[in-house]
Amino acid sequence: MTSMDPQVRPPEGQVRLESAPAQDEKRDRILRAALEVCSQKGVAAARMEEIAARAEVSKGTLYRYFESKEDLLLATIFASYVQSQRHVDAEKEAASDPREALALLCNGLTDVLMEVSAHSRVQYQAWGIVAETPAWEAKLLEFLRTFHNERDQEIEELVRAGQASGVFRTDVSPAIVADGVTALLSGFIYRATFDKRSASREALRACFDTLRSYLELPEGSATTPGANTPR
Amino acid sequence: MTSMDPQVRPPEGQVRLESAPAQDEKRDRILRAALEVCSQKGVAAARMEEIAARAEVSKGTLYRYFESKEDLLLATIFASYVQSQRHVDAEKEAASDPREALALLCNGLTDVLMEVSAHSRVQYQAWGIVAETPAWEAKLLEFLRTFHNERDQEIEELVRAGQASGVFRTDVSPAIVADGVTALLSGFIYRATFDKRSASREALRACFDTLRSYLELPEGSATTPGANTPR
Amino acid sequence: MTSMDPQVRPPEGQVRLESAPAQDEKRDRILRAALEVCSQKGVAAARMEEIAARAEVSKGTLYRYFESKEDLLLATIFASYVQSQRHVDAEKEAASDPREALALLCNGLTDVLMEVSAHSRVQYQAWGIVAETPAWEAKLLEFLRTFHNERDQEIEELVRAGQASGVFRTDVSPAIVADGVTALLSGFIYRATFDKRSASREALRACFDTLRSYLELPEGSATTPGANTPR
Amino acid sequence: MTSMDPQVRPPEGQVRLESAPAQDEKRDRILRAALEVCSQKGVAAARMEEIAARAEVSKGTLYRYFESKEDLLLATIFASYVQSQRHVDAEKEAASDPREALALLCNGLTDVLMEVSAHSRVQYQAWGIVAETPAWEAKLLEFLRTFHNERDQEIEELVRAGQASGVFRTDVSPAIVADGVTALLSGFIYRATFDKRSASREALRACFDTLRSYLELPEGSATTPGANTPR
DNA sequence: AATGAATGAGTATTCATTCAT
DNA sequence: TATGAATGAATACTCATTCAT
Repeated sequence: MTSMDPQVRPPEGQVRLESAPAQDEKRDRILRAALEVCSQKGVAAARMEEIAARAEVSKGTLYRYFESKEDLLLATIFASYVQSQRHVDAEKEAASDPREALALLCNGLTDVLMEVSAHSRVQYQAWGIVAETPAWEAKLLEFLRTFHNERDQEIEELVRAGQASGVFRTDVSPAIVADGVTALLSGFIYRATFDKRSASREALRACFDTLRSYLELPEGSATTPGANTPR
Repeated sequence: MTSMDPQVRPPEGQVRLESAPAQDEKRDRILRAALEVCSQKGVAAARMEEIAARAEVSKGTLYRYFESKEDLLLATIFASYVQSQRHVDAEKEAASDPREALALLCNGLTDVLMEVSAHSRVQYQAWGIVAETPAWEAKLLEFLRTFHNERDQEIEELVRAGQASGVFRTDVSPAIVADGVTALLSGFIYRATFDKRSASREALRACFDTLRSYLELPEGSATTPGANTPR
Repeated sequence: MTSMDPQVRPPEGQVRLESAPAQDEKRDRILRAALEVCSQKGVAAARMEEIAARAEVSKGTLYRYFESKEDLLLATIFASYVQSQRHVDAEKEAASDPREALALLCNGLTDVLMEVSAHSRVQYQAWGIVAETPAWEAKLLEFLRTFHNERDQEIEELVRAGQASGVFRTDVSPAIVADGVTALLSGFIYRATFDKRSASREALRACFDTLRSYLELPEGSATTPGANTPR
Repeated sequence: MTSMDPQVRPPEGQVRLESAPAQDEKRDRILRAALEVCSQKGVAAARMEEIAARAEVSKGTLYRYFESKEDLLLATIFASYVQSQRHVDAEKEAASDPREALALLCNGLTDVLMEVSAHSRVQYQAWGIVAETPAWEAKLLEFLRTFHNERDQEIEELVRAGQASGVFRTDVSPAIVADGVTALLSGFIYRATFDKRSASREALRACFDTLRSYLELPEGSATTPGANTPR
């Protein structure tokens, strides 16, 4: 579970004033509105006016919670990363062993692939914003490195556990395997962003097959994505 | 070898009038200028004024060669895809057998990874533009599907050949392997876009190792990326 | 009395909020500024920049009150029609009988003929704007028909009353006479637009004489335009 | 017949070079094209590009025959005045006596009223152009005064002849009557410009009736417009 | 003479941001 | 705190005019 979210929450140590929860609520409302607008119109076409309307607050209020448009947009994109990870995390944590975790990782991915694909579009557009000033670029790079490293750690753990229990027979180092798995998943998401067919159950199976063969997971493994998932 | 390039060139069969090369030359100059500006300032921050100045033509001239800013920007992004593929193609075609081709594919990728990473940024930003109108989105989707399918075909061929000659011992179907390899490469490029360390020779070796293990390429293979490449 | 003024005023029945008069005031200020600019530079040469400056508001504010330049310009022209009618109405309503009303109609016309002539120029230019889109043309045609029909009705009433009281001895139908009188006045205004001599007291007398003879008003009528008006 | 046409023809005394007729032909072609474009799109929306295309010459050629856009546009408007008078003149000259001439004047007017109305729109728009510079305004005023005075003279002659022969029993001075008739006709044309019903045969009859009653033309006069004209 | 590619001044419009209420 | 009217900097695009060919 990712705790990284520099813009989305107030500083940790801060004393909660009586009005703070209300503030948070409003802040989140704005962030949700911004994410909706960005998804639908594109980040570059997002207007403060529309975000305010969607959040049912005034334009002026936006500026009580975010310093500027870029500040709000960057926070929105960070929120997008976090949120797009939620479902995956949820499924994965339900797994009892590495093999199943892997399957569920793919499952979770696919079950929300359409949504993930919407997030991807928003996330890719981040580069369009940060390119304008080094400060924003630094902010984004910092976030992405932390966010993805955290992901990598989790997968590395998964692989290490799988190897230890003999489920994953590959002898490549967990770190390298994790990089590969991460890249593989990122790549599938990228493809699904512009090619709807790649967001299908079949594509999922191919992805899983690839991982299985890559990790030398024995053929007859019980959990196969798409087999027992409703929908 | 990619032939897809709808906006960048005039119809193939067209008789070249005396003035045609000059027109082409000017159009290309504008496109190059646009790519430079987009790389440096970001697609969203690109100004027609600056592109014109960089191309050493007037603003009005921009509109002789491109209908609108979006038209120019989309053409620029398409050109970016094509151009980012050039080096990779060049290296790969020099290969004598599938194993070497695979190595050179990685090599080629890495040798220009910094440049490729710059292209990626520009390319990801495409979503920011097309989100605004369905027509642009359709144009981009069409381009991307064609472009990537063409890439997939090439890799599928490579895998098939490798399997036929016994170099790649995996028995997974070439189509699925190709999808996996493509995803893997895309994922590495994505990572390299925000994490400079991923654009290193080490990262390259990890990528290659991953592919090698994935394709069950025997360990002692002669060509190892990073070993004999100058630089 | 003309009630037709679709763009210039808010709906009649609307409750006036505290801020409403201020809004109206600003809208009117802009309209007045636009009319000045149009009179001096011509409608086609009117610049939003200058209208804003003249109204002492920012350019952005123009767009709070009018959707576009054409919207503002059309409203300006409509306001011009209404305003150019004000003086005439005022004088005419002071009349005690049809004969005098007729004289005052001419009087009123002449007293403001210089001003009316300025209005005419602006009004004629309307065609230059509306020619560009059918929607604007329809708006103008609708306005003109309503505006002029209303004028015709008034004059028809006047003639009918004059005939009833035996002051106007012509037996031509009031509707046709009204058309004739309207045309006559329009024609004199048209002429005065490019021929300053036609905007003189002498021209007025000629116009009145024409009407008198046309309506078979007895010669020795008391009220003669130009006799008792200062200036 | 109007001889006034300062912009439309080359200086009278100029020796005709061999190529002159061809030049004239091309100049007229441009003028016709400009009139068409102005009628359809409005004077303000007329583009040199389109005029050139319609005349089937290049943009550059326009500048061999006219100094500037305004020069061409003014010439076009003057040509419009002259041309809109042609039909009226033609009919009127066929008349054998003043009464018939008057009827034919109305007839001629009505037969081309739709066309005349198109001309009116173009002509009214003239004010939009000349407002920009005093020099153009002076040019237009000069033209209009001359053109309309010439018209007035003709009508004055007509009235004088009618009075002399006893056909027109009014004893108002011919000059004043001429002013009234001119104004009346101008007014009817103005109305027909925005109100298609005014361009009907019925409207014509009303106009004629007005004139007849105004001039005290005896009721049973032979020629009545609309009675014997085909269509 | 004729062409049309190139130019660049000129302008409507948008929208982030501010601040009086 | 919240609002939204007002601001004005920023920018894509047009089109009359020129001039090399």
